Amino acid sequence: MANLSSKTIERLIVYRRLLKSLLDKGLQNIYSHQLAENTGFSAAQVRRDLMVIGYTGSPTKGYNISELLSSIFELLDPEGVLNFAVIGMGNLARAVCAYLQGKYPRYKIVAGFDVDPYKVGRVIAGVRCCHISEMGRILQENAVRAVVLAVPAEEARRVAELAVNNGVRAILNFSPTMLSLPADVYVEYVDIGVSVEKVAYFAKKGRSFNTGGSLEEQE
Amino acid sequence: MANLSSKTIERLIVYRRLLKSLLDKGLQNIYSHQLAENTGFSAAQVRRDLMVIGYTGSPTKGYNISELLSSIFELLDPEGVLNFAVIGMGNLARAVCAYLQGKYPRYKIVAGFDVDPYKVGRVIAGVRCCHISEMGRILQENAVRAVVLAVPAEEARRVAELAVNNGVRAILNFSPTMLSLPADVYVEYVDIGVSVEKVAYFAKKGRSFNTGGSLEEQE
DNA sequence: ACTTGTGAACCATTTCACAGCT
DNA sequence: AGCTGTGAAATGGTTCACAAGT
Repeated sequence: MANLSSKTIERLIVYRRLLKSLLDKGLQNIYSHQLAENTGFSAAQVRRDLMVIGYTGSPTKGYNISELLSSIFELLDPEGVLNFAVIGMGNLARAVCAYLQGKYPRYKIVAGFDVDPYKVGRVIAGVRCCHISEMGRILQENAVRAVVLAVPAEEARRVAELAVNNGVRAILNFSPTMLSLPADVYVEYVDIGVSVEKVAYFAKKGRSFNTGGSLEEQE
Repeated sequence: MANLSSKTIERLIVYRRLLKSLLDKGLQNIYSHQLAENTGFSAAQVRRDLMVIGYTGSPTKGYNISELLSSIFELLDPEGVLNFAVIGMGNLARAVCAYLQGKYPRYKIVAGFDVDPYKVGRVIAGVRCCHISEMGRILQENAVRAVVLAVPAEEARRVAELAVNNGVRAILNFSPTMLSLPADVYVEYVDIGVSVEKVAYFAKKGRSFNTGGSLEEQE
């Protein structure tokens, strides 16, 4: 109930995904250390997270998977279906479309936008691609509240503002640009260039460390 | 010189990218607060980061861009060219290939791998696609030290181990799976599913916050 | 006057370690 | 005996605030 930190939310999302698949396999209960093994977080971390969401397990059985799932859903999923749009229909965007359409019935992609005349008017990765000049209208008409932004760096700022002015409240930003938007708009930055460089750095360096791995000292 | 935290490294990578583009525009000097404005970090944070890398500016001119760039390069770029491979040639992988080939002459993609017979033997996004059964040999022959892993969750663990057994030291992991690898292998996790869910969460919620934005209270 | 560099304070997050339950 | 729930400690990261330089 206390307001969850961004990190906690991330982990809850991971727990939820895992728990769903365990439930599908017919599992009923799980201990914190098992959740830990499967996610790479520590058992103490898991217990702490579940503590803040207020779900409580039993020392003998651990956590009841379906109850825990409901608790997490209750926290993460305020309401029903959420309308997305995708801005910039490159490879990355198409990957996200495939992703969203495959596994997330709770989310709907109402349109994609691009300027490339070859793309406009076509259906790409299952998404109708419109010209970006129509964006404002379409976002409004469909009450789109979240967008995936995957346009070149130069465009990102302008397009993001346009989106926000038409009702968007959260952005998944793949372009390598910091957005300056009103404080009530959430921006999740995914910067693949930075990730590549980071991996390159650690690949070149001698010794490095697992992030988020099960850090049991080998041996 | 002190060992840099992962967060600091990330920011250095961002500074470097920005400084490069400023240098191209003919800029010579920059103040910490300008770096801050452009990256979304705080000015104090910028100064702290530059402090730990040991580069020192002047109170009148700020930081000399090209000198600062050299300092950052010195820290982030131990040696020359790094060989990458890409495992799983889906949309996401192609996006990364485009990325790497466009802007990163310091990195070379020696091969892509997949099991799809339609892809094997072809050149996809500028990368020769080979069957995954040839992976071990090819990684070794080309001294590949870093891979992009973009395969389905079920395959990820097995394939990652195979890569590591053939000399890979760092992995950019796009599959939604925690990898348990020796502690000297670095894994950077990019989980697009989690990012989407996070954005969805904040889009639905009433009030939320900019991450990494310039947090000057709007007012 | 406006900057940098930085000790110290602050805040966030994680882990420890153990009481209490079954 | 082995788990959960949780204060308390520890760690990690960021910001404050100011001396010192120009």
